Amino acid sequence: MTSEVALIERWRSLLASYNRVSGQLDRALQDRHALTLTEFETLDRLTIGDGEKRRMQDLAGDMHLSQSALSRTVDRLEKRGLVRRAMCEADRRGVFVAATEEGVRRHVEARRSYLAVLTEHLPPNATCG
Amino acid sequence: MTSEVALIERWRSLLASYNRVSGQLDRALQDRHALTLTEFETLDRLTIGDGEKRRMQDLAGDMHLSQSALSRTVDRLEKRGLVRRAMCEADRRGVFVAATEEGVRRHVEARRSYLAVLTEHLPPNATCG
DNA sequence: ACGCATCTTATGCGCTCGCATATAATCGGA
DNA sequence: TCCGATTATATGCGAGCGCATAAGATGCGT
Repeated sequence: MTSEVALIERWRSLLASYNRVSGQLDRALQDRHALTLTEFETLDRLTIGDGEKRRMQDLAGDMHLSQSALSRTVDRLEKRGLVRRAMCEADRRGVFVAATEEGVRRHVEARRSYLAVLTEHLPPNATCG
Repeated sequence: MTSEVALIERWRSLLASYNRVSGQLDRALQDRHALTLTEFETLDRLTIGDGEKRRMQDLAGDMHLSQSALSRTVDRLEKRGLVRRAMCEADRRGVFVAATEEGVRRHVEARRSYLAVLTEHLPPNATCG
């Protein structure tokens, strides 16, 4: 089947794009800012609004990450003082997470590298829905 | 910048496609065939021609996998009898890898699931170079 | 022939991940 | 009010990954 071959080629192409871009992002963020891509993305979610705190559950929703992995990512960020956990008084099962000032600073810096890598390595025709 | 937003959206879109498809592939292959996506892809490389043996280095080349990860993937496949390592006589640093008959059988079965998942979950407009 | 740089694969190590489960809080029905 | 089902987060555990390095083989210059 020609369609099968084409299907596989599209998948391989998607894989190649993903690996190239995520690899470059990971390396750049790690080398220049000591941040994992996952850590950066988490920080990114916490600085969209201004200092908006969000619940873990809420965060996990739009990140491609398991609940446990997110919990540990927040652990790591918290240990380095980039993020702060706070009780959620309305529902004491929940936990709020917010970026600290240092966290916001680090995010702003890292975002420059992030955008630079995307500009350089994200193929212009990558319209994948 | 509008272009920055568009850039990030394309990246997010690529990420979403990758995660959806690779997740579905992984689950299907694992549940129905007890194979990791990486293991399937390795097996796939070894059954393109007919029973063609290939060198580790050669394999690593077109897979998005570190040399050590490939070595261990071959370990796992070999332990289950799906793959066989053989000395490379011409250059005794090298190692040949070839799929066994059982490996070929398992690959043929798994490939059906693989194609089914791609057909169902790979977005038709995913032309990522 | 010898020694040293190079090349190929294997292995030690630490990291992040997901799954399963534990812990804690909430909610709803009897 | 009390108890079981449900929800939110944390944690034990094992798996796969990449980096650095070890171990083995080659090959070139002298």
